[in-house]
Amino acid sequence: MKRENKTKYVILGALSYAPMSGYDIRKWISQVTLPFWSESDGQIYPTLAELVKGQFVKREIVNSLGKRIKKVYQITPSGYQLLKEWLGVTPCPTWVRNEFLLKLFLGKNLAKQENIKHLQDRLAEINKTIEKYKSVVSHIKITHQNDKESFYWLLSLNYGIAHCHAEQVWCTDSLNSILNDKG
Amino acid sequence: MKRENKTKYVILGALSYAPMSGYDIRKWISQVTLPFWSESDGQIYPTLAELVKGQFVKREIVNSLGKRIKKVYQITPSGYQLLKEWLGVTPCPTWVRNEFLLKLFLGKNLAKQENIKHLQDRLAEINKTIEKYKSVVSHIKITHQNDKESFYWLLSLNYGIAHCHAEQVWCTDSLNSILNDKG
DNA sequence: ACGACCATGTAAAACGTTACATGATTTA
DNA sequence: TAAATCATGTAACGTTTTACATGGTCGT
Repeated sequence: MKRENKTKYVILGALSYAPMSGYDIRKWISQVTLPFWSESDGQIYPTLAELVKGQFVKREIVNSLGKRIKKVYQITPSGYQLLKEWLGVTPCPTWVRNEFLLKLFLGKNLAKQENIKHLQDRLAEINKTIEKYKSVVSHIKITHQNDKESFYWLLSLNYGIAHCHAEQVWCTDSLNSILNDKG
Repeated sequence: MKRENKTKYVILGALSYAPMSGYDIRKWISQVTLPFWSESDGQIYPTLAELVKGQFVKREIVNSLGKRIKKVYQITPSGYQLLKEWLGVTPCPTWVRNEFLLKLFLGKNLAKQENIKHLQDRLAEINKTIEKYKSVVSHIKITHQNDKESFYWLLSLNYGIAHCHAEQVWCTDSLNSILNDKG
């Protein structure tokens, strides 16, 4: 399978909700797609330029007030078609690099206390993440009442929450089993 | 935070269990660290060469029979120390690129039937993955009875299984909620 | 004799991150 | 008036993948 840069699809995805500036798209990706995706900043503007060249998005220069330049991008029909085609294709396998789990896997090389600390840190982080997801859910439920967009957003957030809950339980169980382990 | 290539630690981790050839390490990484890590093949041999240069591993040439060259690597005390130091450091945040979730998130752009298909495919894949993990667990329990190494391996596998179960439930719930959704 | 797997490696190209450069506008 | 945020972008560097090159050994 050939590799393919997905940045353009993420950008088109963002623009399928609303016209945005490059800056908006950067923010959108880092905030909204947080539990399952990321793009590096340095790739947004070059990819936008490519998309403009291919006429998948069109650019409008907005001078809101004063000298500040702002470029707002809008998805075109052919951009929308490109997005839809990609969305229909069976997704590539998920890519994970979980350093925490790698370290725990290699735990026999480490003192018990240090493994426990990693697990406790992780548990604390998970708790924070769950709170964050839940607050996003509340926010969406208030601002988007039963519309089609928010339906799929909430599904994705539920995914994140479900995984966090599972990890919470697993962390607790693992801590107990390490503590009960003689050694 | 500076980026750092983790390949050397994964290799040292592999060698902390047993001396291995480059080929063995490749296999080990792709099979054993499957639910939480991956390295690309093209990085193993160059990294091994560096590790030899830094005296973190030592190389022995084994000519088992005939002309076949085989190089077996063994971790040295300083390699072991390097590994332990890294293991003790708080892990970097997990890196995920879940194309499936990204596509579902953007689901309002797609026909209901296509979103359903993605979810069903995913469910089928998850079921297979669970079976695989479970068979690895049984295998470990037979070949490593209560030793310290297998303890942490089993913890990691439990993590994978717990996440899969959570995803199974979430997939089923999501399918139902799409089907019940008028639209 | 064929395919699967063992075994070592390299090179090119694509990808991704970080840091930097520049400056405007808003908010405390 | 300082800090945060809006806003656009590039360059350098490091990482990762893919494809390739080469050949041995084992099972059927």
